[in-house]
Formats: sequence, structure tokens, C-alpha cells
Amino acid sequence: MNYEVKDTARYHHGNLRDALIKAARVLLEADGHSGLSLRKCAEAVGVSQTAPQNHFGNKAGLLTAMAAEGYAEIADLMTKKIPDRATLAQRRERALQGYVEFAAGNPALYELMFSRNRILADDPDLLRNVGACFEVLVEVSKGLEGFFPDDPKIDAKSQMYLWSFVHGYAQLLTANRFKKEDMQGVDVLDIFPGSSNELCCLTDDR
Amino acid sequence: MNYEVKDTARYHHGNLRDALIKAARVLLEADGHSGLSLRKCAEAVGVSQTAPQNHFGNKAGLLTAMAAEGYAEIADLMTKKIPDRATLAQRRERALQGYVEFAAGNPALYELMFSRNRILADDPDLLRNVGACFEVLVEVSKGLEGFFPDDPKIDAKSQMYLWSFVHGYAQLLTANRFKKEDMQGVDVLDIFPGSSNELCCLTDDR
DNA sequence: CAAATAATATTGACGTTGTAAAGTTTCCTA
DNA sequence: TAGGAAACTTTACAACGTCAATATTATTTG
Repeated sequence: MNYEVKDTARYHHGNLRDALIKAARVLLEADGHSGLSLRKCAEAVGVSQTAPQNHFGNKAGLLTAMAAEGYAEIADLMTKKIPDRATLAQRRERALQGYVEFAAGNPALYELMFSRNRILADDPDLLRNVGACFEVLVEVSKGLEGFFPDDPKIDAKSQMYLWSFVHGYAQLLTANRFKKEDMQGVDVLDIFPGSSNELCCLTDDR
Repeated sequence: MNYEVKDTARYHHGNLRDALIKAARVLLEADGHSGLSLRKCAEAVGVSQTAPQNHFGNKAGLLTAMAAEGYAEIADLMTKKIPDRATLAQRRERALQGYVEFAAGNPALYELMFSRNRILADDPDLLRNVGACFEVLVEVSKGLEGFFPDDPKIDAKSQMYLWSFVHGYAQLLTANRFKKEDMQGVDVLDIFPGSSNELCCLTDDR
């Protein structure tokens, strides 16, 4: 028996929105973006073909809800991984591990979260959850000041640097753009220079 | 007169494959991935709806050809930007500028190039052009040894580090994930620590 | 040069999809 | 308990990817 299907044959599902998102995520990771359709989601949870429209409006609405959920989860995962009592570098390392772990565990959703036109960029839920994710990255970007000595935009640059790096690594990893012979035993922490607490200033020869 | 359309009404187009790719790129950047269809491409160049199948097999084939072209162009753009006589840091900076310039100029194609399931990962042309792009990054990753002192995998790590960073920056930029108030005047070079030739060793407190 | 064959393009059709409109059932509140 | 809102279904339609069959042109070969 499929326990994704509503347990009793009621006219109202009761929790259709969440059930559809859950089904959509399974379809997306299993069959890729072309394997995800509103009709398949509806069928998976046992409702009519057009029922999803009541909760998401259109397909972009569903994809946006999925992406918003992803941002919430990646923020949660990072937060839970951060030890209470640890150095800045240790806290940052655990957060980065959580970030990459989410991307590796939900590669298709992760790609969706950073797509340009498939999700509704102005959705309030999405914006709020993106912000929550960014807040965690802000928190663990402390201690990178050595990269930008005496820079008035030191915080913004540290945050942009950290997110750029970890996002790039996560997506190149999940998109299989790293050559396997180079990847032997190398993970995100091995190539992140900010693992150190004591960063020396860089002499800029530009 | 639309000079994308074949000039004379011949049965054989003559250069349909390239014309379709060109039309597809225009549609992709203008209307996003949902605005790109084989039928619209065919109509744009004045052939029947199913003519693209002869050159690409299916839609994934067209998307793959587009992505392959993108990798060739980004490698070309980087190469052309690199000065002949310059320091390693200068050469790297110009290459990174070219990389980000391509992504900013072709955001939808850039996203497609790093997608997981929309393009055919085993396509020989794609693999070759990805390799060519990577080779340029390998070339300009020299001089980053200070990040990984006495590491036997120093080359691989430098390359993974550089690509992770610049790809992450490029996509976060094109996906509008950076807050505008933080972006004021900050570009990829401002937040890349590797701009210096003289990198000091990092003390690792792990 | 002519015939055969490959390459290229068209027509027609089919199943799937997103979505809109209208109707039905259930829930909730006043 | 009546009435309206919310949730769901049914029906329908245009656009899409793709397949099969056919037609036209280009190229090779005898």
C-alpha cells in the first residue's frame, strides 16, 4: 500500500499542499526535471489532475514552494551541525559540511534553488528562507577578515566569498564537473583556505 | 527582412544545425527555459516543426549542443583576455573577468551548462569543450600554491578551488542571490584572495 | 552520365503536459 | 442553520516532444 496516498477516500485531502511537495521532490530527484509534472504529482497523492492549482496556482508556484523548502532545510542542516562551543573555523567547517551534504543529498532540488526562471523570485516565502540560509552563512563567515584587511566592506566581501566558494563547489560536485581522478579524497574543507583561524594578510601586487 | 531565415526557399537549408542553435540561444535568453521549444526554433528559421530532429535527435540533443558551444565560447573568451606578458595574478584576473563576463552575458545558457539532467553528460563534443574550458582554468590556477603548502595534490586542489569560487560567484550573481546593497562596486576580483602573487602560508588549527 | 544511396526535410499523428473555465462537494463561520 | 469560502473534480484546449511514413535533394558509385 502506498502510504503517500490519503488514508481515507475523503473529498478533501487535508494536507494536500505538503503531500504534493513531498511527491514532487521524489519525482524530481528520481526522474529529473523532465520527469516532474503537476499531473504526476496529483496522481501520486490520489487527487485529480488539476487539484495542485488550488495550492500553487501553476507549476512555477510548486517549484517555488519546493525551492523555499530547500532553503529552509539547508539552513536547518547547517545550524544543527554547528557546535555550540568551538572556534570560528570549526563552526564554519561544520556548516560547510552541512551545506554540501544537502546539495549532495538533493542535487536536483539544489539546482532548482539556484535557477533563474523556473521559480518565482519575488515569492515571500522563498525570500524569507533564502534570507535565513544567508544568515547562517553570515554567521560562519566571521573570522575571514584576513582576506580583506582594512576593507570597509569586509563583512559583505567575506560573505560573498564564502557563499561563492561553497556554492560553486557544491554544484560542480553534483553536476559532475570535477574529474574523478582529481577528486580522490578531496572534499570542500580540503580546498577551502579559510579553515585557518590565523589568516595572514595578502600582499597585493596588482 | 529576417536574415536568420534561409535566404532562398530551398528544400535543404544548408546550415540548419547552426541556425537552430543560434535561434535557440536567443529564445533561451529572452524567454527562459520554458520559452524554448523545438517547434519555436524551427519556426524561427523557417523549417518544419520536426526538422530539428534530423540534427539533434531530440530536445536534449539541442540543449547539449548549446551547452557545448557555451563551453567553447567561455574558454575562448578567457583565453583572449589573458595578456601574453603578465604576472600569474594578472593572467588569472583577466581570465576570471572573462569567465564572469560570459556568465553575465549568457545567464540562461550558463545555467544550462551546469545543469544535471537536461543535457547529455556523455556527449563527446560537450566533454571535449568542458575539457578545453577546464584547461584554461588549470593554466591560470598556477600561483595558488600558497593555499596548499607542501600538498601532493596541490594542482588538483588549486584548480578545484579556483573553479568552485568563480563558478559560485558567477551563478550567484546571475541568479540574483547577492543582495544589491552588498554588491555596490564589488566584483569577482574584489573577493578573490588569490589575486596576490605572494601568498603566505596558512596556519591550520584543525 | 546515370542509377543507387544517403542526407535532409515535410506531413500527419499520438500521448503528455500546463492551464483555464465551470461545476461539485465539503468546511467554516456568522 | 443558512450562506459563503475553500477545496476538489470534470471537461476542454492549445502547445509540446516525438514517432512513423513520405518526399525532396545531395552525394557517391558503377
